Amino acid sequence: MPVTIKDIAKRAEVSHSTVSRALHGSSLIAKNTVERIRQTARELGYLPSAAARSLKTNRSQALGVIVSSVEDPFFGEILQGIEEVAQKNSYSLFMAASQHDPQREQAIVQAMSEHRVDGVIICSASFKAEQRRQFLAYGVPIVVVNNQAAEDYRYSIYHDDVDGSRQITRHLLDLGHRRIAYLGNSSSGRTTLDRLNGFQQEMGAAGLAVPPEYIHEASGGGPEEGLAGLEYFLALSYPPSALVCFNDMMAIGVLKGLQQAGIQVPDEFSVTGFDNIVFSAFTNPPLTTFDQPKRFIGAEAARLVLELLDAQPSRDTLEPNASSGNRDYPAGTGTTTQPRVRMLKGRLLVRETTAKPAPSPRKP
Amino acid sequence: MPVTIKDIAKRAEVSHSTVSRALHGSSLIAKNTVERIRQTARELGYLPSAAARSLKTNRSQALGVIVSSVEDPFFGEILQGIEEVAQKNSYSLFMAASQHDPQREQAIVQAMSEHRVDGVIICSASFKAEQRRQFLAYGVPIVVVNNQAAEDYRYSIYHDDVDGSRQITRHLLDLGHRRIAYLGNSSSGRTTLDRLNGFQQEMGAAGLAVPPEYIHEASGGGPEEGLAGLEYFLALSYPPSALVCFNDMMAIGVLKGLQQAGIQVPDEFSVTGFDNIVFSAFTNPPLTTFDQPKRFIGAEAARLVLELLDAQPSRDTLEPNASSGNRDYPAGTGTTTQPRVRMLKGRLLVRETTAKPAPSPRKP
DNA sequence: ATAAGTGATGCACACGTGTGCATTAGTACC
DNA sequence: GGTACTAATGCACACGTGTGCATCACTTAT
Repeated sequence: MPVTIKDIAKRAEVSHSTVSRALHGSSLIAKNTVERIRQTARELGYLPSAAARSLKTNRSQALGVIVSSVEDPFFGEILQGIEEVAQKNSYSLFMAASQHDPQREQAIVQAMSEHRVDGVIICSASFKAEQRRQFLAYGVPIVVVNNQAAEDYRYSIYHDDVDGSRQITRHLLDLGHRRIAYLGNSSSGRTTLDRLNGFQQEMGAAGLAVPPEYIHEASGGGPEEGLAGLEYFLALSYPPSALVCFNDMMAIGVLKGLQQAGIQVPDEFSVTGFDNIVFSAFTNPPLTTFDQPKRFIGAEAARLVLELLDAQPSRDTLEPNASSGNRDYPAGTGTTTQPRVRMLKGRLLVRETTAKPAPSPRKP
Repeated sequence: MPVTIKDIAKRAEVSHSTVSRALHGSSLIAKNTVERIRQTARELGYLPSAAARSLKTNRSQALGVIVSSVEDPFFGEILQGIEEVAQKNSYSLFMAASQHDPQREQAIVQAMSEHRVDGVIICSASFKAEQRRQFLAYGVPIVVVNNQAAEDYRYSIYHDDVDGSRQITRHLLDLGHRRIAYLGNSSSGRTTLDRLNGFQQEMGAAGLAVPPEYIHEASGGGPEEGLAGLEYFLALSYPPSALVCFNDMMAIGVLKGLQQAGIQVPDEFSVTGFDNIVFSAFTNPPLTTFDQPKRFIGAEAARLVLELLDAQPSRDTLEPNASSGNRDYPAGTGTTTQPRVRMLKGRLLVRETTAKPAPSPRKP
């Protein structure tokens, strides 16, 4: 049975209120009393009960992090950033993986609501409006990261995928490529649209038309889908000379496929990834990709939630009928009402899977 | 301000105790009263407060997971297994990364203790005895995964690294290799020793002496260290024909180094990894490795903690002076006292980085 | 010497939930 | 019709912490 402030109070021969105040450094308590109490607290190995404090203060000192899959190394790095900031501000993290399963999502939202997390960071692309509302009903601030429906949320951090994709495409154009294709991941919603968008914008700016068969959306974002996607493109009667992949994982699958097909990279075929996951530097050859500042994105997301918490004085000052309107927060919270969206830019990382196109394509 | 059982009580015109019992399905309450109360609870969108319940029951319905680095894809997969089991049993997860930093470790232990997690799973190889004692003082069950000092803990799940390493080595021996070296990661403690051990056992069983310079321990487990390690071995006057790497990440670095050096894999040089992380199937060539059932390991760890929780009736039945002796749990907890160590076996995964040695080595 | 202040501490209640015990109403038995 | 029992519900306290208010001792000014 853990030590409580009452135990300390008994030992130090004061009331438990005095102990509570002393441990918080209240100026009401005499200096030496404070020191004496702190000393006995140390001796007894006292650790406050988060539950009790949370009950009283309506603050759990915990954030929820919802991710679609823990296995994905991409989320791992974002998590790292979140974790760092949270830990520095002495917040703990509740972590859960939705696995794209609505039922799990529901369970997660419920569990986190019961634990009264002070805020939530959602890194899952497919997060339903339904669950979101449940959080909002509790007045829990939500920050989304790279969400497909970022504009539905008031607070979000995301990466400028359009810009990144444009840079990637421009790089290929600069090398001299003209027949460039895009391999997407339809299950990632908005993200793939942004990247496709950037691709098309840049192709358009270069005065090049993209034939519809040069745009292919796979149903997932793993190496397998990359491999399958490559096969699709190679089977075309007029295959591309360069392929812009939705992400690094798919690009890795593509590289594997090219190797199996005996096609030299980058001399005969150029490939680009996106995200710059750790392994992209160690593919063979090393992958040209776009470096998303993942850790920074995570950190920024965490900072934003914490900022919202500071602004929002306490949960119980909100009026109970918060379900009015479609706004994320009930009116009356004052200055914090304006939405905040932060868009971060990454940088192009030219490695060795891109080069000028082969001098003699099969067709002129 | 969230809905409480008192709100429900008022609406349903009963006392809050009745509500509490009804929601728990107590047989004391009349069937139709239960239904009526459940209905109003649903209407009001009631969610119990984990804090309040935790305060009363001494159960937080949360587990702590301490990992050394979130970025490491290896831990990602273990986490997945843990998460699955936890979610299925409606436990939430507190997650934190120690980053091999003792100070952070201390902060994590404290935070988790304050939140009164019901149990802890430690996936960090380097976890100090100091912090462990703090958990034990609170009677928090600990399960360690692949820890360097597994025998210090009563409950642990680990993978049979010795066996795995033997299988890997035997595979190389069967292919005809004689000059086989081992590249370790000294910062992983026990794990690298086990793997080295298996390597040496199998070499010994084959009647082969391993020259001391064929054993090299790097100071980390990433691709960079792999690359550096390879350089060390290649600089030897009598380099090996095959290299057993501590893990896949290092092997990937080694592959890169070999490619840079223009050495053909597997024709001129064989390489093996360990762990079977997702990317090992997509290296060029695909990596021969040892498949650790990571997800299963995580799941087993979670199951073990939960089992311990079932056995351990409640925290407050323990006598307060739990600091007697060096045992993990004070005597008197009855049947749960015997330690539980579960060792899981993986399987060899032969891919394409291993082949019979080149017919004409530089020296006969 | 009394009033007015100030500094330090304790009392008592609250947060939301769970539970032993008392209370009430209804039923069956003699 | 009184007793003994069961079924259903309420009362009141507890968990550990935080805090407004009252209390007390002691100093200072009048």
